[in-house]
Order: sequence, then structure tokens, then C-alpha cells
Amino acid sequence: MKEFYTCFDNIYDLNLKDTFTCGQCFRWYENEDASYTGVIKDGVLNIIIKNKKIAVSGLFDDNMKQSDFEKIVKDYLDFGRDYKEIQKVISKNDDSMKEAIKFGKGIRILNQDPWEMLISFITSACNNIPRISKTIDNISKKYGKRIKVDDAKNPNLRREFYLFPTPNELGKASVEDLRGCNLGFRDKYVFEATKKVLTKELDLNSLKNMDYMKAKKELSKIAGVGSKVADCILLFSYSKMEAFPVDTWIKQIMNEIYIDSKNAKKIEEYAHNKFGEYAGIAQQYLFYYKRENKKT
DNA sequence: CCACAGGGCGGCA
DNA sequence: TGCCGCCCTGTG
Repeated sequence: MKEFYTCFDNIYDLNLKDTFTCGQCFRWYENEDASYTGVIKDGVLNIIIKNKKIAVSGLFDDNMKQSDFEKIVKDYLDFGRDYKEIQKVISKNDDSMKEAIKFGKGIRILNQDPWEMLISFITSACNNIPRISKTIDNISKKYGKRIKVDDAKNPNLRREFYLFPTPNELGKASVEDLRGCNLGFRDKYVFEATKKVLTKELDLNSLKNMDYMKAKKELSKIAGVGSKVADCILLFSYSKMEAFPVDTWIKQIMNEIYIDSKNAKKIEEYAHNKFGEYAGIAQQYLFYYKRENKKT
């Protein structure tokens, strides 16, 4: 592995804490210098915002080109999307949304790896974030590739990391092995999902070209993937911005602001009508605002 | 210390 | 149709 480095001018209000703690990812950690380090598909990234510059270090394969590294970072952090404009559209005549955006305006919807998101959000069902992170770490340590970092210049990259296992690597685990990783009753869902990816019964690549509804239908065929989990996968790894995952926090805040119903399907419908193609981004502002301000 | 949230699914009433 | 248990950790 080799250390890469790149730097960007800060893009409209990007905020690392908002982005990495708003519930979309499980493998990012804050360091003492306020930088964030996270393991992504094929390597490790360390990001810090200083003097209005976004400085990014990374550990990736020796053969990777500098231009590829820059492309990976831009794509992962969704730099191509105009969040300011989207915020304007979804908060028109809506003071509640304006308040939520004010609170979480630095959020970016990450473009993460679909396979990793599939397993991570199956793990998330009836679970809390600290345990989800721990479980994903267990899986990665046991089945993922270890990254050596001896020659890294950035102190935040000078320890060992484990990539999330490929379907082939995770395919070696038995249901009992998975239970040992602290998956609990979700062990069999992860086992079956891995088998279906390996046999191409679920072709994760093909979902990229499907529209939102069709892709959601495909994902929902997997045991352990319900409406909410499917929407998380579509939003956080396929950039399907109309996906609106409804969990307990979203139910609460939607009831406080917009609609008098506890029915997830009704809430989802309402959101699609109100926020349209940007429902998922609206969801992230509402979710983050509600969870960080736990008043009832 | 205990009660309960987490939000998918299968089983049971 | 609606509710409980599953597995286990974190929070109040």
C-alpha cells in the first residue's frame, strides 16, 4: 500500500462531523486533531478541513494512479452535487425544513460500496449504532484484508486497518462463524445474502441502471432487507436520492411536523410527494436534526 | 439494577 | 391483522 495525498478548496459548507455522524456510515472515527479516518472499499482515507481547505490522505494499492485517487475521493464525498440548490428547493415555504438544514447543512450523502452497505444495513435491523460498528469491525478483522501502513507519513494512518471482506472472503464464514461476530439473529440473513451475491442471484451492479422502485424491489427479495434497509442501501451506495428510509426518529419528527400517522408506508408516501427526487437528502437533515436534539 | 429501544421476519393468535 | 420473540448492547 502507498500513501496518497490531495487537497480541495472547501465546497459549500461541507462539515465532516455532520457527514460522518449522521448515521449513514459505520467505519469513520474522529482523531485528536479533528480529522476523520475511515476505511472505504479498497483503502483508508484521512480527511481534515483546515484554513478552508479539505486535505485528504489515503492508503491505496501501489499501482493506483494519483488521478484515480482524486476521483475516488470526489465521488465518495459527492462533490459533484449542488447541495445549496437542493436545500433551496426542499425548504421552500417550509420553516421546519429550514431549521433542520441550518443544523445539518454540512452533510454530504456518501457514495459507499453497495456490497458493504447491504451487509451493514442488514446488521442495522433492530440494532444500535455502537453495536453495528463493532460487528462490522469484527467481520472485517476476521475476513477482510489487513492493510500494512509502515511507511505512512500521516500519524492517523500509522496503524493497522482491515478492509471490509469481499463476497468471496465472507463466503467462507458459516452461520455459526457469523454469530460469533456478534450478528445475533441476523447471522442467517447475512449468510444467505452473501450466497445470493456470489451466485449472482442478486447482481448488485445491475441495480445501478435500474430506477429507484425497481432496484428497491430487487433488494427486498433478500431476507433481512425490508423497506427501511433497502432505502438505506439505495441512498448511501447507489445515489438514489428519492429513497426515504423511515426509522423511529423519522417517524417521530414527521409526526411532529407533517403528518399524523405512525404508518411507515404512509410517511414514505408523504415524503415522496413533498420532497420528490430529493427525499433522501431531506430525510438526512430531518434524521440528524431529530437525533441530535432529542427533545420530544 | 432493571426496562426498554432498535424496526426485519416468522410464527402464532 | 397485529403482536411477540429472536440476539445483544447501549441508554435512561
